[in-house]
Amino acid sequence: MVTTFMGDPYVADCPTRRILDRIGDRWTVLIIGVLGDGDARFSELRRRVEGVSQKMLTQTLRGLERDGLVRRTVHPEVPVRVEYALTDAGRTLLEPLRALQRWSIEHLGDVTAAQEAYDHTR
Amino acid sequence: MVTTFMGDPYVADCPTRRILDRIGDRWTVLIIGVLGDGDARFSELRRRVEGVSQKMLTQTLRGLERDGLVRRTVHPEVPVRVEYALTDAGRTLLEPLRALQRWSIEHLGDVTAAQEAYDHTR
DNA sequence: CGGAATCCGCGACGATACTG
DNA sequence: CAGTATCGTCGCGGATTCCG
Repeated sequence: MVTTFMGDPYVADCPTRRILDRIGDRWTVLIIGVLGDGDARFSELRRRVEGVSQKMLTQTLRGLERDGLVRRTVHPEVPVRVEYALTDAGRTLLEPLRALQRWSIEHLGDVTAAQEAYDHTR
Repeated sequence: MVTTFMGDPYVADCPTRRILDRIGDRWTVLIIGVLGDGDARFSELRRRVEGVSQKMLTQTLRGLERDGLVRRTVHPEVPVRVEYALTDAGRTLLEPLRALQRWSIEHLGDVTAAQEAYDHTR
């Protein structure tokens, strides 16, 4: 048997595509990254994830909560305090993302150089 | 120094975001996956990457070529034959993607179950 | 404080037609 | 065979306003 890579056949609904649909958006990975450093409340996330709008932060957190990767805890105080934390499942995602991060840091220079070389021949 | 996760600060142009902008689209990962099994020509890619349009296949391959991750070789025959192959840099991306794939396969069931549980409480 | 609701631009993507 | 060119759709995501 040939060990195929991204699932066989390479259909659009393979597991890898499903997860990339999840983390491939603009904010998910950054939010998981912040929560990987420790729990955080809404306004803290909004500050640390630079550039995220309130809407997209809410929307992304809802999606992660729905997927069981983030846990949302409401503390019924006045004013209300909401804490977000990675679940155990969410934490298991940190390592694959770190692998991608390592690749990025290691190869980003090469990629940028390749782009400039490519564009220069146009 | 604290080893932060997704870059410090969590800005939108950190290396991880740059690479996710690259592989987060609909087809890049699938195409790299096919090419990870061996070189392929255009029409072969089009068959094996199920659902990809001719336009998106061309566009994605151009991007990968520009990034130095895929090499395009034109064989001046009649009819013309064009072969696509991963470069050495492109091959180094296979392992991080496999890590993600493993996570997907391992956790997709949990994620789907979490989604259904979440939706059921709505 | 932590959202929800609404409006809207823009770019990704698909479908189709044509070409060297 | 391997594209290029053009058009149209669709939904992501930003900006703004309002709420408990």
